Amino acid sequence: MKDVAARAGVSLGTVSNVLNRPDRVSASTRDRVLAAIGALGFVRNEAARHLRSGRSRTLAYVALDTANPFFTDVAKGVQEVADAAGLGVYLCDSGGDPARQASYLDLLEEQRVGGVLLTPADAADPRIAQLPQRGTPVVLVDRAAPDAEHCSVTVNDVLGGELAFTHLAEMGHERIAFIGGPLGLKQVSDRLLGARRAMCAWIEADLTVVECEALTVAEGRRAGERLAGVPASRRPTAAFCANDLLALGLLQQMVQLGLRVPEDMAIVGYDDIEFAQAAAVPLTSVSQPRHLLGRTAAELLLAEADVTLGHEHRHLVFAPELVVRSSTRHHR
Amino acid sequence: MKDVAARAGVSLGTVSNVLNRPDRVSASTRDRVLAAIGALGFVRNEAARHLRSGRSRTLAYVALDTANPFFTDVAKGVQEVADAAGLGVYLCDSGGDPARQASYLDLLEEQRVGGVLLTPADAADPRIAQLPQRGTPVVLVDRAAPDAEHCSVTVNDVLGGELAFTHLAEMGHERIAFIGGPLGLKQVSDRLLGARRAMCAWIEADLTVVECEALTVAEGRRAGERLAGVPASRRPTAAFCANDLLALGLLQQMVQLGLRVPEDMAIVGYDDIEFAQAAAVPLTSVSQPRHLLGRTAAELLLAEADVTLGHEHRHLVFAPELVVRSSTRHHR
DNA sequence: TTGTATGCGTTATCAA
DNA sequence: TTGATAACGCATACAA
Repeated sequence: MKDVAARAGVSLGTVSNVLNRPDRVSASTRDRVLAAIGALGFVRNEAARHLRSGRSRTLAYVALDTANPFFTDVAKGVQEVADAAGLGVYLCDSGGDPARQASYLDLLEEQRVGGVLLTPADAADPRIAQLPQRGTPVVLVDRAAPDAEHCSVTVNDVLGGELAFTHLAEMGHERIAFIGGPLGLKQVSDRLLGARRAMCAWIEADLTVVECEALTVAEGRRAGERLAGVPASRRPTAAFCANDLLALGLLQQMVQLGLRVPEDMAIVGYDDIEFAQAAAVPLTSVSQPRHLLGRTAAELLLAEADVTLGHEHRHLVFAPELVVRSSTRHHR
Repeated sequence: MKDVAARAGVSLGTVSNVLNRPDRVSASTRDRVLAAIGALGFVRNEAARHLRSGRSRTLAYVALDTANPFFTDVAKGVQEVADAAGLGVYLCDSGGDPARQASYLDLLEEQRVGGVLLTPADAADPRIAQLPQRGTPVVLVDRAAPDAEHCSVTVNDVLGGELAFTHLAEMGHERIAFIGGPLGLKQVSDRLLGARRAMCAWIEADLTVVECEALTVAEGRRAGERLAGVPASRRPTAAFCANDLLALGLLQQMVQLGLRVPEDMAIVGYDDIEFAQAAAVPLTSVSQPRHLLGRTAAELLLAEADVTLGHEHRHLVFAPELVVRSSTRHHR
């Protein structure tokens, strides 16, 4: 800025004014300063601006796993809102590792980012409570805040389970399998709970739980083997999978064993990832408003960062939607 | 730091020494300072450190599309190297949009990041040349540097095309289709070129080009329709797709039309994304060393950032590998 | 409308 | 081994 001022024949303060309050500067000097900036290739130093102003122009989203399309879609929603507010976004990937989550949170606090969006790998990390206490607001994404210390945005998994089960029951299925696990995951148990609730309305329908060790394609295949081993007369005619990876694995196994989808086995997945519709038999799936989740989380964060005092934490819950495709059509 | 100094009964400089050169401080005062830091919950201000030291402790990777697993895998490699060097990584997503790429590059230059890794959405953006000139090193990822202004890391797509074609020819296929496009993309044309080169060694083998408008699942389906329309006696018995999305779309269409894979149509994809092996018929695919690509790019960047002067730009090319799965087994 | 001066939180140099 | 002090580049209050 000193060089710019010298070249334009003005003082340092005037250059600053051109940058921050151009209306306070006469047109002619403004043009001269702008010309000098262009000629010298001057670029503002954000570290200095931040230090002086005390405000950071960046947010961060610490995602659970960027390899999962769910989180990159959430991230896109976050970016949109941040862009509109003229803020940058750090996208960090904890990869499900508590240690990496911890080191990112430390790093971000040192950076004094304007706020942190977090889908925790370790919800018990004391940093999650400390950050807001020390002035960095935190919004939890896809994870409810048990302590009301933060805002949070989540999707109603119980409702998702209800939607999936009801759809299968309406298609005439009576022997239905729930494939998912570990049941310790709230997301999984809520989806199962929803399915069970929906079952109350369908006296003839029955639900068998096939528990898995993880929400992976490989586990989906294993579940498929187990189901295929059951005699056709007793085998479930439909499966509700706790996520799309399981559903894809199940579908793959069915195809390989020569069972038809949906004729021998209808399948509903969860998450509606891009590849759900790219499957050999396009997959019916429960879709979550990922983009909106990200947008809303970012908006809550900005709201909290704006208000110095008296912020009311909010906990927003969104509704999922069922997307029907070939993997459940044509029963009866 | 002032508060910490006061509470520990030492001067500001001593606190700084405890933080940066603990050996210069006696054990007793060091303990006192550390205790004060803990009690006060003091966290270093990175903006001030950066301003004073002139060095940023962060890198950035501006990816073309974080929804594409290819780039998130590259990003993981980058993160590893950065972590090991005690650096943070900004992961930015241009989403293929030149305007977003531009605004990220501007933002990152203002932040004075230590360096930028870039898979360009717009390789012609003048910023790409400007950044290094102004002191921010840039390494191109998955894109060669035409001007030798930057380091770059790429994968040999011609070789990948050769591998794919040779494999199909070795399996006994003589009528082979190349599915890909637009041919204006260097990645696509190189893969086709490789296939053509390999063809020279197989006199009986023939290559038909089916051009697509984009590398998407939908285009793969369309290509499948076109191929299925050809009488079986003249129809290609194998297809080499320019990426896995096309291959997945093709596979989906084949299954829906009742054609068998690989018996009626063998399929080779490209990229070996996670879902390649999750497909109904697990997909043979050309795998790129994504992780290594990211690691190497980050190492080149660190090397360039370290040396003040006399840096020699390097252009590394990696070799892809063929991963054989069910979609090409059992011919003849 | 423009210029001057001060301080943001650190690090590093020098003196004690 | 420790303390005082000057920058780092910018934004702003205030003076001109």
